[in-house]
Amino acid sequence: MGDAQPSTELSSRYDPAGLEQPMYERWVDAGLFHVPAAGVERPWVIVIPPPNVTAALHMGHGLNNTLQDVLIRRRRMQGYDALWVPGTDHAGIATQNVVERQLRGDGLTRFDLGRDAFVERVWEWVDEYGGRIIDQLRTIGCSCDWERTRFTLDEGLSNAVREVFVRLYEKDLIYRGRYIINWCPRCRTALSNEEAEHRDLDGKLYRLRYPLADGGHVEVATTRPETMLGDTGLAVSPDDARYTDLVGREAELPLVGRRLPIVADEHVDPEFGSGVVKVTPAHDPNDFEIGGRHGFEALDVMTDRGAMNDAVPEAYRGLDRFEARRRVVADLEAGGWLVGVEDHTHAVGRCYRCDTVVEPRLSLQWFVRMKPLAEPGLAAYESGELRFHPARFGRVYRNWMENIRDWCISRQLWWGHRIPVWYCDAADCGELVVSTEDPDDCPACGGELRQDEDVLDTWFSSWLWPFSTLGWPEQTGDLRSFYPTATLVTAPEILFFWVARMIMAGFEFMGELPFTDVLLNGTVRDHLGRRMSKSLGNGIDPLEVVELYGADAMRFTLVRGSPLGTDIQLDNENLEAAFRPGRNFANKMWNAARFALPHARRAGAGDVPEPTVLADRWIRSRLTRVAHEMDAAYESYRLHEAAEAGHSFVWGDFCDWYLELAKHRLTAGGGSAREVGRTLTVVMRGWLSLLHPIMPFVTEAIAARLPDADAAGSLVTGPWPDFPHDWIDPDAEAGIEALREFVGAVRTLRGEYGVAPGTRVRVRVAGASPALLSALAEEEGSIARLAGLSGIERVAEGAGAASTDGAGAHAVLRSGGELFLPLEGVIDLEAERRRIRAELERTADLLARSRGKLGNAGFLGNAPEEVIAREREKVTSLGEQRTRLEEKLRSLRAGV
RNA sequence: GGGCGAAUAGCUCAGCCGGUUCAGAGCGCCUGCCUUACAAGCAGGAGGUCGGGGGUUCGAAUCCCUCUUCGCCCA
Repeated sequence: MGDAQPSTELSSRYDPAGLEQPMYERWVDAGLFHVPAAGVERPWVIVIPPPNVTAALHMGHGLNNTLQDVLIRRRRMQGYDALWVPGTDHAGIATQNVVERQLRGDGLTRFDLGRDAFVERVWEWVDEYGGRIIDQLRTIGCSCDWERTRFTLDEGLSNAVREVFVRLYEKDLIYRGRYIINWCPRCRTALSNEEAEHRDLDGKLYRLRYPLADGGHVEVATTRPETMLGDTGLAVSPDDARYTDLVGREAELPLVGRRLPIVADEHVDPEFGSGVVKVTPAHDPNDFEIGGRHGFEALDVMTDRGAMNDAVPEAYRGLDRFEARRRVVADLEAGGWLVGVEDHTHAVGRCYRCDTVVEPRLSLQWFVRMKPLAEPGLAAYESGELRFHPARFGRVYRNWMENIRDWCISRQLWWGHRIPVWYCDAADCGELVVSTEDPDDCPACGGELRQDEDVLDTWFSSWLWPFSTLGWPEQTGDLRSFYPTATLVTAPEILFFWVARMIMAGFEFMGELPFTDVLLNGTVRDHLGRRMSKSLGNGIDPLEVVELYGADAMRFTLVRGSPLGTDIQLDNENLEAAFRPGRNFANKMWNAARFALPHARRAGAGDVPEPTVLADRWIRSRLTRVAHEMDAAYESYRLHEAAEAGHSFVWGDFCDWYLELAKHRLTAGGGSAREVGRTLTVVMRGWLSLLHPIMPFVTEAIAARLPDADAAGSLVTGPWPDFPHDWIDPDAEAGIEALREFVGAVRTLRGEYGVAPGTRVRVRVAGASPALLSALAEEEGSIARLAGLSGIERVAEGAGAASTDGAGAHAVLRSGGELFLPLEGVIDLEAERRRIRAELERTADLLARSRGKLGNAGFLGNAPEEVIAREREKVTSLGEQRTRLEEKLRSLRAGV
């Protein structure tokens, strides 16, 4: 199941473009991502956050779906029935806008076509261009079960919507009412509170003077003077001593002449403006409530396009609301009613689809009563059953759920689920039918029925996604096998829109949470930290990245660069720089494999005997540790740590040290080379598996060429590595650690004294630790090669100082012992003294710090035993190092 | 106005339920290398009083308070 010709050698150049897509096709053809509902024992399910049908893949999708794929691939490898349900969302407003724009090109509006023809037209568009994004997900390697691809307007999901509407209506959790909603005058539809985005705007605060009917006047302040045409009252705070005598009197509305009763209302903030507020019940939610409490008329003064209607004086009729504002202000000023204008910053709501300033508007709409639905969702969070990652989003969720408001679900659009409500128009009947099935005629009077013209908010279908995609309301096998899902991965901006509502729907219709864990991924930003957007043109096209550097490179870069909930910055002007980490890592793996595979294959696939060689024991031990580390990181959703740990192991341990140490044994051939080959197979299969969820393609390509490939099959289906704990070998780790320190020390000295790379030098070691001695015994050849040595001379402890005196470079090892590089003629004694003095100073500082701690009764009394023990060891080791350095310095002073 | 968060190396960020020779990674930078997998590489190196101040503690990048600056969400 690897790539096309798994038995051949890897090409000398890492070429992801040639290998990824064919491999993906083979995975799909083999059905590796498909999970049949029958016989499911260990389900682990993710539902995709359905992208808009109109969407094209951008980096935000790239990140979000990569994370989901990492999670699902690991579970699949672990042997779960790992199902990832893909699909798209019909996106009412967005999709309708796209097609309307297209019509406009032909000089048409949707009204020219009529409803049925228009909807037909949208379907044509969707069939032709919609859902492109789903195919694009294949390019980045997403292992969705494509046989289960869903669309929110599919028949089954549409049935679910109707079923839900009817059930909630029957429970009195859906109602129809006339309230202030957010109205988009461009889209000409109601929006939910969540769909109106508030942004601060530099506006003006107009202070107006209204005459009192019985003489005098009052001052009111407003940011939207045009709404004064709809004023039907004034209000003051009941606690405001300044205005107690106003209550019960009347003002006269300038420009209109209407009488405005003045009332006292709790809601009025005496600190704002003059403390007197004008009340426009039809155009402000607070005013609506105040007006309701005092019986003020709610006078709608605008049309659905945001122009002034016939309820206002003739001079303003037909004016757009912003033009009306200018005219009203001018007329007020002319009439002496304008007291002043100040700069004033205030938040203005805008349509989240077209950015038009939203008009709060009184209108008859359908709503969902949210409070009862929110309760179980809130309780599930409080009890810990529902978890957010990172956890802070739980507090955001709680805050919203506790202050939840009813949800306006009707939309004055044509594209979407039509509201399943029918009205009887027969005189004196007034019957209203709410039904999952289309009724024929009025059950009360037999008269003709008329279906509600409106459609439902898109989110009214997507909140059902975790179970509607599995067949609900039918009791399907899928539903039984796969609900509830496990983890949801999405972006924080739809926490309320979607996540919270799915939780409510899960409890209400399935009786339990739709998922237990919610991961919120960060936002992808450009090199200036700006959100990537179409309008800024600063986006990065994932497909371009895949083409240039491969899906693996993109995935690794995203996973590694983006801890949960943290935004990631990518350089959109230099793609190579942005995706270098991933590309370089994939290339590194490729080349390591190119070197290692022939040796592994030569050794064959047989049983692996217990390793006897230090390096083999060490790499197995390190692999075991990193496997535990990565597994724990994956398990707790710290995917960036898993990526980092894998990267650091493969590059820093396996390539830099194990392969280098293996080289001399491989050239020697024979049994030792065979042991290396077998170890290579085990270790590579290990890290290839561990990294496969993040970089599925390159790992699979390499694994397919391991000598045990036929038996092991595809990495896609596992198994997930689980190494025995006794592979951890502290002695071997200490040995290689000492070896690395030794080689490093020699290299540093060579560097500092400018020893030419080709020049081989002798080194003398005194007082070597047991760990170093064993490493020297086993790996002398490799050490000499890695450090550029012509020979290593071992000197007994006692002879230490004296035997390493003289013109040369010195280093004291942390692992114990010291080394001496005779550099007759090269060495600068003064420089060497300076170096050692600096080292001595550093050592002495550390020693003083540790001694200080141990001399502190508070430390000894409070610190854990192991911390104290570690401090004691440090004192011993640092003391020895210091002594050696001092002796060294003394001998250098003594002169040579 | 309410809520949530961030500030650590030139850049992007880890670390932060206190204690590993704790100050790290990648990129960038400097020096030297085409060393028989990889120049998309190898070896070495420079660079930060962990935003300011205060506190808790035997011990603070990590916990608390405060200030400054910058984000996001909700009204």
